[in-house]
Amino acid sequence: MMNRMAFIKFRGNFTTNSSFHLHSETPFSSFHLALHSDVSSNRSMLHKITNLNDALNLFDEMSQRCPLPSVVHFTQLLTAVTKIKHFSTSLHLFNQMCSLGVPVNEFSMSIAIKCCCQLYRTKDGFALLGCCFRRAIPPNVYIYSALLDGLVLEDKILEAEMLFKKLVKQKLCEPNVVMYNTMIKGLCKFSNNVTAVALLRLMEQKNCKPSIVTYSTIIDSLCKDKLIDDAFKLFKEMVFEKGILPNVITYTSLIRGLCNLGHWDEASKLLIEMEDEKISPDVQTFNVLVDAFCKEGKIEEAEAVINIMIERGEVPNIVTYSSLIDGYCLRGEMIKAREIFDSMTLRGLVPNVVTYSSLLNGYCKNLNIEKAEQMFREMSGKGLKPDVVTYNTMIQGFFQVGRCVDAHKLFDEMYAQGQIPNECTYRIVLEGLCKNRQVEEALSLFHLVGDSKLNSDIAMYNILINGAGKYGKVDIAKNLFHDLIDKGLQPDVHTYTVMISGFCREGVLAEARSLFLKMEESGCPPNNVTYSVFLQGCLKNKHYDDVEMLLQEMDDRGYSLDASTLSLFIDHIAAGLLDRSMLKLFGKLVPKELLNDPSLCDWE
DNA sequence: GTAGGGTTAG
Repeated sequence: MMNRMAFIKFRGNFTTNSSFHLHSETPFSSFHLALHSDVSSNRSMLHKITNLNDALNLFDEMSQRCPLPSVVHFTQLLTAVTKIKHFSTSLHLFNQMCSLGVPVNEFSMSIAIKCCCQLYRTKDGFALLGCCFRRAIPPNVYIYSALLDGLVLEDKILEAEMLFKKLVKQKLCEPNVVMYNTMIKGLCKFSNNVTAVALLRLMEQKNCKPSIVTYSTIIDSLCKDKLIDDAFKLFKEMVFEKGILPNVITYTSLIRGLCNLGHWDEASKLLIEMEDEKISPDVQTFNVLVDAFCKEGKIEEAEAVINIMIERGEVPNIVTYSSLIDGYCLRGEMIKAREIFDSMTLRGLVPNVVTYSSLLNGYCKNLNIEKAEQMFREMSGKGLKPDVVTYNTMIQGFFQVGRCVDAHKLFDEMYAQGQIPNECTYRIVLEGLCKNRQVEEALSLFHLVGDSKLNSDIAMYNILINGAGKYGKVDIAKNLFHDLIDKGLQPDVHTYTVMISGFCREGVLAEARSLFLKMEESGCPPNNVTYSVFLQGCLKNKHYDDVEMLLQEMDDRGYSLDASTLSLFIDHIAAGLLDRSMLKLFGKLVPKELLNDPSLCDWE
């Protein structure tokens, strides 16, 4: 049985908040070479450091010793503080060390740089790199890797690539496996799997052996992009060609990939395989299963997994319960969802922004906006700052119940609170305005924002065209359609479908028909939704010429009729408007589930 | 007797 690493919880509120500065005047004394006599006790204390106070007390005690402990000991302390992720404290202590006159070397420097970078202050990290040069501390691969990691963390992938290439070209340092892994992680973050694999090949070429981390990073990324076959190809290469044994992380990524694709059997096979290999699933592995079951609405299975997990000595965490809350919300069982939420506190788990937003989302989706507002206030009361997702959820909730003014207010508040609206926000607002018959408002917002990314997103056009078409503003829809073509955007199957839907609603079947025919030649063939929309348009407008041909085409393409189109057909046949000979075609076009639908049984 | 890398939730 493998020993589980204890997860250390960080709940301290301690932040130094002081911006970093290295006093260039600080004399770096070289007179502290003497090791303190009590080295071993110092080391044993360091092992025990799991909270900030211990670290700060030790630092205090160390800085009062005479002579001062060596830079090695101070570095050990910095490492301990950094390991518990108190980066700003670690940085503060580094500053103190400098003030005390402890000489800085590449070890302490790399920690300080790492801390800057992890605090999203990579710029300060580079400032410290400048200090390295001035202090004649030669930057090494540790320092450059920390900086590269910072750029990746801040999504500055181009700068990361530039730095990496510069280091290689100018031979500033020889990348090692960690540095390659960091660069690969960055590429994977942007789904650039092809380049990531290319870099893996380059490592091999340069005799830098890829590690389990290298393979796991790329495998995980492939899984996230649903490229499960490629992921397994790489997995097999790792195991059979490189002789690298997979670990719990590798297996968890693959299991998640399989679950997300609904390949349950294969996921369970892999779970058995890892057990055979004596690798125990951990909390995260179990959470993947819980989450996958919950997303499918299979709460009973999810709860069974949680029970197994508890039997195995794993403790469900905030992620486990958040998934469960989502599952209950999805099924509309809000009382159960709330119960789970409350039980978390009893288990000593503190709900965070994600947990609150989950429940809030559940209330919104189940149209209990008052309860959602209550959650929104409650979280602020608990000192949790609503983030973009929370605001998006709440705004969508307001629009859903027609409270446009409140949605608008919240949109403004979001700005005021420093939460920058994202693409999702705009989608929600445009859709919300359209659904509440404020197409012109949506349109003016769309033009007002003037965000080039937003304004050249076909999905945004689809929302507006759909909104315009639905409420009898076909002219606006037509203008938008021309507008996007002029911009060089490619209409997709949704664009065509919403346009056709708009034309049908207006009764301009000729225009609908010509657009429908244009789809095929534009290399964007209609899907079954397009067929349904157009067929319904034909029926409602008593335009029966194309109907049989359309049904035949659907059959040829292997599409089937949805319930609403089918029932419209039945009405038309019952009213004697359509030839009964078409019934034959339905036999092929109606999915089996619908044939068993009692409401549709009286059509013969 | 000092520093770095990979997996979870809305």
